Amino acid sequence: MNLDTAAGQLPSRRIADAVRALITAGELAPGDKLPSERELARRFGTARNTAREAIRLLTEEALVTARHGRGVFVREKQRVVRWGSERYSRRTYRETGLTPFRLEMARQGMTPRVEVTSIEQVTPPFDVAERLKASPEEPSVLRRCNIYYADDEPLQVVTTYLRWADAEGTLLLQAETGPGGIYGRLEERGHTMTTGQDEITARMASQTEAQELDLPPGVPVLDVLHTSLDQDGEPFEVSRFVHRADRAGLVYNFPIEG
Amino acid sequence: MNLDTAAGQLPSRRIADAVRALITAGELAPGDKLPSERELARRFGTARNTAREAIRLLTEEALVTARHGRGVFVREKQRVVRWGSERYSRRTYRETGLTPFRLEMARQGMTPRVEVTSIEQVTPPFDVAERLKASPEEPSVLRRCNIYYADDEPLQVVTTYLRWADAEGTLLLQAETGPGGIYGRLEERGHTMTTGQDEITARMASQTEAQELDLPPGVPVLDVLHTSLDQDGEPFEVSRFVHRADRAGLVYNFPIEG
DNA sequence: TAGTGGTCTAGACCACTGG
DNA sequence: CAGTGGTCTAGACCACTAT
Repeated sequence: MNLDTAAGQLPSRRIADAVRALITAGELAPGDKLPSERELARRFGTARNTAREAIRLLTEEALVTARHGRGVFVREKQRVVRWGSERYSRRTYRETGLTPFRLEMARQGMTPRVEVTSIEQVTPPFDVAERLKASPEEPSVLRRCNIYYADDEPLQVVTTYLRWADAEGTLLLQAETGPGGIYGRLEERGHTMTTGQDEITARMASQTEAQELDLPPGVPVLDVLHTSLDQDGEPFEVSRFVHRADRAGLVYNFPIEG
Repeated sequence: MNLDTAAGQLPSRRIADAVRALITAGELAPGDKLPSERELARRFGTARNTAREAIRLLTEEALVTARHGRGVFVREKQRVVRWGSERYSRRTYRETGLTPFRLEMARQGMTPRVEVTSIEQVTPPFDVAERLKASPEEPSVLRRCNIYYADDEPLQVVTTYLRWADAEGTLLLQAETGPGGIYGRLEERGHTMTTGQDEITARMASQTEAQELDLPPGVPVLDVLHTSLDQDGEPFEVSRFVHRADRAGLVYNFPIEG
């Protein structure tokens, strides 16, 4: 391995540039182990902290990932799961008997698992209350928290909010919501999903989210705030999907208004 | 200012926790200056590097931002510009005479500016070639690179790809593309945008992008790969929008397939 | 047990900003 | 000019992983 092609000005940049060049040239392949921090420092004639700063720069670029006690490794390319408006499709369920998440997992040859982490009556956060037309000052909604796993690795954290009036005394208070899932029960209460709105942002994960998603440093999350409207144009369900951005993509198809 | 409520185990975490608590409690408001690294180190009885590590943790959480020679400041909440499928609407242009970008800027009371950084005949990258049905092995497309500014701050970097056959000998090779812009010229070549597809991911910015967008550390980008299909369902334009995620959001409305 | 990354110390010099 | 963040040195001890 040749590390002598370093450019840059600062020692830490020079080291980062050299290692990055090896990665982009393919001499260090995904999964390969980098020289240790102490070894890099020796080769470049710097203090260990300087080599460490170089590794930090590469980590921030999501090129490498450190494993305590083992070493620093070139990141593996992750399979990306693509989500879009069709994830709300009822037809999908009727035709396959699979929920959209399980269907996507089946497509990708991955094993799905859903963990229900809490089901509670709560006071909704302001943005949710606004969209759901619920009171932000009293426990007016049911909140269901889930974590979705693919091959036992967490992919997304989903928080669903329903008006308490719709949820009270139904299977929506249970982990197992019955055939057709949440939307099945909501149809029984007179809400058929007719249109949806997704509001999308990206950001770095909160501490809690980073923990729940087992997120490596330098990976942002895609935050999708979904609102379901029924046949009367009334909002009846709001969900927040927080995806690992390195394993999730979103796809929307739409007609162009003339 | 009271910094004694620190919890945590590690000194760097304790400092970060204390400062974060002040920010979330509102005692340090957006725009406020934090104590200097040396001052934090003195108060907590640590080395300066340890206080610096605490600041790094907060920077990674996008809570604070450092300005060389001035200090570390609590991040200002940024106004968020929301984009969605309506940004491609021709009706918008007919009714207001404004392109979608200028219209959104007018709504927000901001001053728009568009910089054309290059217009070249190039060999398209693989993902673009695939979507545009163009050859990835010869200079089969025109590439137009733009940077969009709001109040002279860069908001998004946009790269548009058109088939060379559609662009050759037209105003599309010029910076000023004439009335109705790019889509106006493409209509004259027989392509009316009928449906669109947006493929969305989030990631940390490349070095070039971070520079072009003047992006503070810890802010990811929203990457939108847009494909325009004409009246025959043929793709005729592909654009990549790279947005600062702290100042951009996306909104999609869609009917639910029964 | 040896080697790795994670954190810390106590200095140092530089580049940038403001008065 | 003094004060700030940006970078670096040359050590140290700890926690984790593999053998």
